[in-house]
Amino acid sequence: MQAPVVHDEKTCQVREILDRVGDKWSLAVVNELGNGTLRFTELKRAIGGVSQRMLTATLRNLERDGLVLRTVHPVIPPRVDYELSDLGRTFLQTAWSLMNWANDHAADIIAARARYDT
Amino acid sequence: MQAPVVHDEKTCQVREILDRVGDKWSLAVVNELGNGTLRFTELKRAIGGVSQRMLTATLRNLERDGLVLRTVHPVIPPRVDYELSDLGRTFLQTAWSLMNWANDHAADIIAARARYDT
DNA sequence: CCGTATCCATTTCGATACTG
DNA sequence: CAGTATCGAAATGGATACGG
Repeated sequence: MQAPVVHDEKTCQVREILDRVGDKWSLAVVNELGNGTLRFTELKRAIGGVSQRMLTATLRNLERDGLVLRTVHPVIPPRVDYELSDLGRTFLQTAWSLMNWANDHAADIIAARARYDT
Repeated sequence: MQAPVVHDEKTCQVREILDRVGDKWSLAVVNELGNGTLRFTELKRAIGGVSQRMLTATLRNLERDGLVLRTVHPVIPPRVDYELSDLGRTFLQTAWSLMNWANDHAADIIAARARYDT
């Protein structure tokens, strides 16, 4: 007799991954790094509206998940480069199609909300 | 002279949309409804691991955003059907490619995390 | 059956101050 | 420059109870 499996293990993993890499700032970071290597401050400015705290946390997670490579140059002042890993680049196409979808249908969605709120 | 625009309006909208439709339960719902119409309880069972509260909230948001159609049948006991709208179906391909990516690279990511945590 | 309402613990996140 | 540390407000989400 087996203890009941409440929900599929793999499915749960996939959901957790989607929640991480699919979040607002992760997508923004991957998008920016899709154009090439950037430093912390360049990323922050390029994305816009992200706090230092959130950008740091997002980059740490992406690095931990193997999507982003972090290179520290031992100079003063410090210089840290961020770039997509091979794994990160496999995500680019998907990320872009997601962002394109949102961009293409933003007006529809805003309109749908206005209708619903009436 | 113009007040400085902190961050692009449209970009911000797109991010907000991505955060909504790209979240864990929204993707799960869209995925399930991709196979056809389902009732509330069927959805809940099909997804697994989602609380009634979260499923309700997720469905409301998707309905409000115009991705999901909700049909109430005035019978006792109540019967409510959920299905994708045309807009919702335009999202299916993207959602699936996202889920496939996560599924295909889950092992890589888990491995990367294990390496990082050492 | 399909919700809503309430409570409560946990998490999230911006702001701020500080460091090598 | 590129962070870390800390604080407090706000949002999130599970559990539970209740209603049409």
